[in-house]
Amino acid sequence: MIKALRGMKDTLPPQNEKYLYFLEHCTQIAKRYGFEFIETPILEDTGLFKRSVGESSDIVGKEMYQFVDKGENDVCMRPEGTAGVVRSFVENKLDRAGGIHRFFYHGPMFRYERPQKGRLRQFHQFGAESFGIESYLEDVNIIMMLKKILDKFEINYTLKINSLGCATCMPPFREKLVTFLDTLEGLCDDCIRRKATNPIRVFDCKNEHCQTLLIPAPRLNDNLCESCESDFTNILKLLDKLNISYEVDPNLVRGLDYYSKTAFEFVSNDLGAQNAVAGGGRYDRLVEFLGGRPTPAIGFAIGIERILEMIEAPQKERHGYYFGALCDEAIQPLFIEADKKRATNKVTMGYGVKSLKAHLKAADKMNAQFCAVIGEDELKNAIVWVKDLQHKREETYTIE
RNA sequence: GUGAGAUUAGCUCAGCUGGUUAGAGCACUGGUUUGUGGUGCCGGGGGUCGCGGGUUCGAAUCCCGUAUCUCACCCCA
Repeated sequence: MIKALRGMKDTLPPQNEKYLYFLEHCTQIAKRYGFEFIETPILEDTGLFKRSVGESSDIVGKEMYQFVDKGENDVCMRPEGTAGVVRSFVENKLDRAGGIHRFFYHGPMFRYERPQKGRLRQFHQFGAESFGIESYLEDVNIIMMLKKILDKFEINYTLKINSLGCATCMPPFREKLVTFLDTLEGLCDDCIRRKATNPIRVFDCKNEHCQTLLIPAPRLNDNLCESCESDFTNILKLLDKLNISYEVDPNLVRGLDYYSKTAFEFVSNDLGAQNAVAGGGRYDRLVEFLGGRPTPAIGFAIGIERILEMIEAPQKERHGYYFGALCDEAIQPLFIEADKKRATNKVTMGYGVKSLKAHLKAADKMNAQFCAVIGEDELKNAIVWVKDLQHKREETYTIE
C-alpha cells in the first residue's frame, strides 16, 4: 500500500470542515481590516529564501525541500509565506507605486523536519503582510487583528512581545554582545554556533547553564535607539489602553533573520512543546534586501493545524432531504423528484427499495431534516410524503 | 539529525510467563410479520496481528532488522 509521505497528512471530513470554518473567519476579519487576498507560488527560487529567511536560520540551514528542476533551476518549496509575498510585492512594482498595501494569504508550507505534536512537514498557515506603514500604530493594528481572529474561539494564549531594534541600534548592540560572549566560558555548542551566525539568538537558548551565564549580558531593551525605544513604549501603552494583555519577553527572538523592531508571538499551554500558535513582527528592511525600494512592513502567520487542535467545529444541524422509494415503480419518479428538489436544497437519495422504517433510519443517519418517500399510495395520488425529522411533522406535496 | 515508546477488525483497545478455528466495545450492514427514525431485540460481513528475517515441534506473543506513528531534543507556525 502506498502511504502519504512522512509528516504529510490528508484532510478529510469532519476535520477539514473545521479548517474551512477557520479560514472563512480569518478571511472575514482580514478583509475588515483592509487586507486583500494574495496568492503566490509554492515553488520559488531557492535564493529567495536564502536571502530573506537567512542562511543562519535552521529553516534554510537544514529544513528546506530544495531540488534542481528539469530546467536546472535551483528551486525550493516555500518554508514560510512572507518571502514570496515580498518577492511578489517587489516584482509587481508595488514598492514604486507607493502607498499602503495589505495582503493576506493561506496555504501549505514545507519544512523537512522530524514530525511531532503540532509540527508537520507540510503544514498550513494563514498570514497577513502590511507594506508601507512605518507607524507603530500598524504594529498594534496587526496585533489587534490577530487577537480578534483568536478570540472567536475561546483559546488560552499569552501574547509575548519584544523589540529587536533597527538598523541604527541593532549592529552596535550586536558587537557589544559578541564582545561579552567572548568573555564567557562554558556556553553550549549551539550558543557558540549562534555567536558566529546570529548572536542575538543566544537569549533564546533553553540551556539553563547558558541562561545563568547570560544574566549579566547586555540586554537588547537597554540598548534600543530613541525611535525604537519610543515606538516600543508607545505600543505597550496603546496595548494597555486597549486592554490587550501581554508579556514583554526580552528573550523573544524570532527565528527568521528578517525581523526588526517589533516581534511578537502568541503561545498557548494547550499545545505541547510546539507552543507557538502565531508569530510575527516588523521587517522594515526586507523589501530593500530583495531589490525593492525601502518599504516598511510588518506581518504575521498563524499555524492553522496548531490552532485547529484547540478549536471546536460548529455543531452540525439537520438539513436537506433524503428521498426513498417503497416500491420498484416509485424509483424513477422519485429520482426525478429528488433532482427537482436540488434547485433549493441538499438532496440525497436511497437507490434501493426499502421499508419506510429503513428509509427513516437512513435519513436520520445522513442527518437530513426531511425524509421524502414515494410508495404505492403516493404514486396513485401523484404526491410525495414528507416527514420533518426535527419537528416530527408529516405532510405531503403534489408532484407537478 | 538524536533519543524514548508504540504498531492486533473502519475506530478505541484486550490477548498473562509462546500452545488448537485471534476477541470486545463502537461503527457498518440485514432483519425485527407486511408504511414511521434517532434509544429495544436477533443476525451478518470484516484481520496474511506494520513489513522482512531468525529462534522453536509451534510465534500476535521471544530476538534482529526495517518502515511508519507518537512524544521529546533542536527549531519553529
